[in-house]
Amino acid sequence: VVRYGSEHKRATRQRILEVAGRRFKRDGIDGSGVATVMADAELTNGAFYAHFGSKEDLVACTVADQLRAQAEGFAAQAAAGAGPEAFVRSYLSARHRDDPQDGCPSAALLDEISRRGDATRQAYTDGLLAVVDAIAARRANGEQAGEWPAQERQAARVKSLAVFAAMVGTLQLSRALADRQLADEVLEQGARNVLALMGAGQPPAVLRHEGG
Amino acid sequence: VVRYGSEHKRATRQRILEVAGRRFKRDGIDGSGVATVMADAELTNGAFYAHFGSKEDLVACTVADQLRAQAEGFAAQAAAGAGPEAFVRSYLSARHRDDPQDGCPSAALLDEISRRGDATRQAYTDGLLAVVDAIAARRANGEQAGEWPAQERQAARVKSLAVFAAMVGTLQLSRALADRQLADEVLEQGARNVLALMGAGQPPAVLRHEGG
DNA sequence: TGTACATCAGTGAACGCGCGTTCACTGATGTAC
DNA sequence: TGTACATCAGTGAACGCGCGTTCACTGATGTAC
Repeated sequence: VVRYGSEHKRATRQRILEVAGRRFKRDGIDGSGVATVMADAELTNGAFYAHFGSKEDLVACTVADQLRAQAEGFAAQAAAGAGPEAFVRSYLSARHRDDPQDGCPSAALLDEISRRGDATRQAYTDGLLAVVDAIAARRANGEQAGEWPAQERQAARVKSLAVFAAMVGTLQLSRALADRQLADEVLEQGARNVLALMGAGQPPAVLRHEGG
Repeated sequence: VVRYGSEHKRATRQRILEVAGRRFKRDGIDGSGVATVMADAELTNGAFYAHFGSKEDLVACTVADQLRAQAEGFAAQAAAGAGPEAFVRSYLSARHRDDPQDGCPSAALLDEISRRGDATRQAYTDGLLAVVDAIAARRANGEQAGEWPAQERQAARVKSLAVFAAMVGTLQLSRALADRQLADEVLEQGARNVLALMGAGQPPAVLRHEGG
């Protein structure tokens, strides 16, 4: 016996996850109340606990949902044939800097996530690995990541994570700077650094002679 | 007519700034109450407003104080003859990752700072420029940064900022990962990337042929 | 086809609590004479 | 040297408010017959 159609509650839950993602990225997790998120979803505060066990549960689910969506977005970019240059330039753009609510969850929430409990940090870890796998799939397009030897796959992930961390830090720093011109220049220089690390153009010697 | 000696109030204010810095870096700014900070400083909440106009005022002053102390620390490292390798390795160390309350204010607070008001972001911008000038002074040890032509100085600052941003992002990401071994590997790979960008060992081609 | 019913997503008031901030007061201090 | 006084850093209770969470209730829904 199913009342509202099995899709109704699931759709409402997804709507809450999406508005929570935008709120959290704009105002921070600690800066976003449950009642505010529910109002954004056009619901009242009481309905919250029909969908999530606690705010911490919402945080972990939202982090997972945000990263899943980001991984999908990156995979779609790769499928559309966008190269590393376009990827880096769109990530380290003035637009991405100025619209955190629509942007990368890592850049907006990274140091808040590191202060939260195990469930949230585990959700972040799992979600982020899917994101960097999607980034890596851009380069080795035909291959299935799952078919690699485990050790090589891990090494490739670590390299992708380190480069992604540099991008995240660059975007965050450009958001914090009060001087707009300086923030622009940091984005530009950061993009050049990241592209050098990714091996676009002339690959840096230090990456060329290392195993992979 | 001076009562407690002119140093007494100043020393108390400095004590508040230092405990606030530790609290903010450990629990976040939004996660640290005024009463908690005052208790850490062995005072009661009411005394707070004899030293700061508001919590936002404390935040801006604490950010400035933290960055001033960090710049001093980096300058001291440079004076002690530590090279870029030692600098990067100590920044991207497991110890720094595990003790945020004693570590880099940028890594602990960057995305909270970007959400705060102009006063805090301006304090961050000014303080961070002093930090990267202290890092840069490591390399050009005799020269006074103030004597450079303005344009060259700005370009050098932007390069230092972009590299520093990569370090900050790497440390933050390693803090957020629930998998300890993965976090260690990201620190290691991040250190190699940053050293490559700084031109230690073999300078990457993309940095070699650019003006400076 | 029409009616009585069971379900359950969502409502909205209420809870205890900690937040940032205010303020009347305390009491140790150095000064004035 | 001794006493009365002005200063002011710090005390601690109180404020209004928004937080996360609970709960008795509502009312639209699909089902049963």
